[in-house]
Amino acid sequence: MPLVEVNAPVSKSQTYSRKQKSLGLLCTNFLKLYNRDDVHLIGLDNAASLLGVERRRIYDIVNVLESIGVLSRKAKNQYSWKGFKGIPGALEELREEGMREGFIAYQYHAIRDAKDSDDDGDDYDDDDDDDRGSNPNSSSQPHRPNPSSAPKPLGASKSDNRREKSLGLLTQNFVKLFVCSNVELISLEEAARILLGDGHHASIMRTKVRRLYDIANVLSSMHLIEKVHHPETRKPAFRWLGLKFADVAATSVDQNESKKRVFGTDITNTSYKRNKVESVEKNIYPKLNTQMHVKNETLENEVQMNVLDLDMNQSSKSYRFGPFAPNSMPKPKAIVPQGSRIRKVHDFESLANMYRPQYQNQALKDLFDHYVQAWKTWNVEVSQCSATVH
DNA sequence: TTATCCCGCCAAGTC
DNA sequence: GACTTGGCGGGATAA
Repeated sequence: MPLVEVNAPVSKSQTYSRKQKSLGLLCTNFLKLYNRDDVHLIGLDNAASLLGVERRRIYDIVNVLESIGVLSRKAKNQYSWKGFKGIPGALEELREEGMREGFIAYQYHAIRDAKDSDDDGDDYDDDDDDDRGSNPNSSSQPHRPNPSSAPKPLGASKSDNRREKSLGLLTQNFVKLFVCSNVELISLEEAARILLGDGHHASIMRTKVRRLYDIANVLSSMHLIEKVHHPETRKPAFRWLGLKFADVAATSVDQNESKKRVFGTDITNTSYKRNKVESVEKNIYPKLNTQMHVKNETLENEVQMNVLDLDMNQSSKSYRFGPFAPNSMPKPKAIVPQGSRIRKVHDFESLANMYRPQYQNQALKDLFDHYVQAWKTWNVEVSQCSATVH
């Protein structure tokens, strides 16, 4: 059951928009939130609530990020942040691993074979697929890389099977396709075919491509890859950018959202259910929506700083919210001059009062008050802690 | 029509 | 047993 039930009917003009909820944008905002020198630990619950999404979506992000060295799992619900500096090492490892596994030798054959092959994918049933996918030696593709990076222990079974299908491992194998070769462009369909091998049931392929879309969204938002169209076929494909633009992507805020959608970098992530509920944000903050996108970043940044940054020295990479605001956060409006970190708890209260929404739903009123109270408490604690430190 | 991918069910894994 | 993790595919939206 969702935390917030919005019972207000959705007007026809306020239809569900998938543009506002992409995984790529969620990743962008995740990075904006945590890509800071003073962030060391990340709690999944905290991330989900700050970003206004279900925890399930956070798993998608962290699995991909973990697989390329941006963070690593510490404990239940806890990840340690390594940042973009973790990527080069991870890529190098993947490259070496890919070399050992014969990705280079494989990819030329695979791509050529994939082009030559017809599309009948009904040679195997689903169960066969699973086993085949876990063991390259049993595949009809002699050079197909082992989907499991680690050597498979004897007696490997269900858990290994699950691991082999994990988003993280798929990410690593997808990346290997680029870093272990000089392949220029690759479509997701090709990638799926290479990683799975030919002769799979269409539904298996479709599922794999879906996951690759998820991965591509995240990698695109980090500017590790970019979506292009194949010059000949005009089919969508992906080009490897590597770390050329990744750092920029991590710190920049796109203030000029393109009207045309850019793969993996869409707008927001805040509504709960398609068709049923318009963005909760819009319901809660009907008048603020259009004006707070950029202006509010600074103050939201400040609010975040109270929590994330006990060091009063301004960080050069200070966190800034993206063009969306989490459901769980009040959305102040005033602009604070850069460098000003003075206003804290008392300001928060006045802002909360200023922007207290006119809910139709009593539950939402209560929820808003609950969050305001929680934030106040949190800020008081952080302020006290900060005072103690200094 | 095809490409894209959100969403949440539910099974496996962990505590 | 409760909670966490995450594979999976239906089906809706975007191009």
